[in-house]
Amino acid sequence: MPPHQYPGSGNGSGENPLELAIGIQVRACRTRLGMTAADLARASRISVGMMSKIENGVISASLATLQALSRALDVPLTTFLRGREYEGNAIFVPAGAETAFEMGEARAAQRYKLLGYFGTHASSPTVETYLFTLDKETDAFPPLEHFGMEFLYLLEGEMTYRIGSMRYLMGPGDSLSFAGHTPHGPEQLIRLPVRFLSTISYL
DNA sequence: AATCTTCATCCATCCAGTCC
DNA sequence: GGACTGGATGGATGAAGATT
Repeated sequence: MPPHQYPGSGNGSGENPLELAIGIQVRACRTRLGMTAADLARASRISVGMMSKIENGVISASLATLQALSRALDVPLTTFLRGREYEGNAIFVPAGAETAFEMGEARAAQRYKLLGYFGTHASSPTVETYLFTLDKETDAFPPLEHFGMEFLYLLEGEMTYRIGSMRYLMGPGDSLSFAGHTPHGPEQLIRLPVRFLSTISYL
């Protein structure tokens, strides 16, 4: 298959494009870790034959099976779906080309960048993803509120994050999912710089 | 309306065959 | 010989129709 051509798209087969896409992602993750199909099958507690069919898009693996694979590969379940959606309507943001925002005088040093969005109009996206970089202790900001749901993933640093009356001590790799209408925000920046991804869904 | 039966479909395993 | 593929097969599940 030529580079940049998505598996299952335009290959003439027209069969199980989503299953093929998932299979390609599973295989890519597996080979990246230097595992054989048998290794991954063993780790996921499925048969080697099943592994073969999943990787070749022959079957639609159940969610339980995909979850087992994601755990064995130590990747989020959504990794297997990456790149399949919105093939003809993708938004590519090269490194350094993000849209930077300043959040007002009181938060002058605290910056966040819009990495991408999806929706029928840029003015009313259904999903937005931001990269926050907080490099001063004073960058912690008052709680925010908004519609929809938010997912937060801490990349670097350490902080306490407040959601309503709850406080969460977060380190790299920790994540939070919560309703946007609950007042939330970084409360104390413990180890700088703090960098985290924030995805907001307005659905 | 609730229960039972039948049938189709899906997901998974087994295992023989193929490929490198 | 190890890795992988794909056909055959079985168990689980759900939909649809029949019966009470």
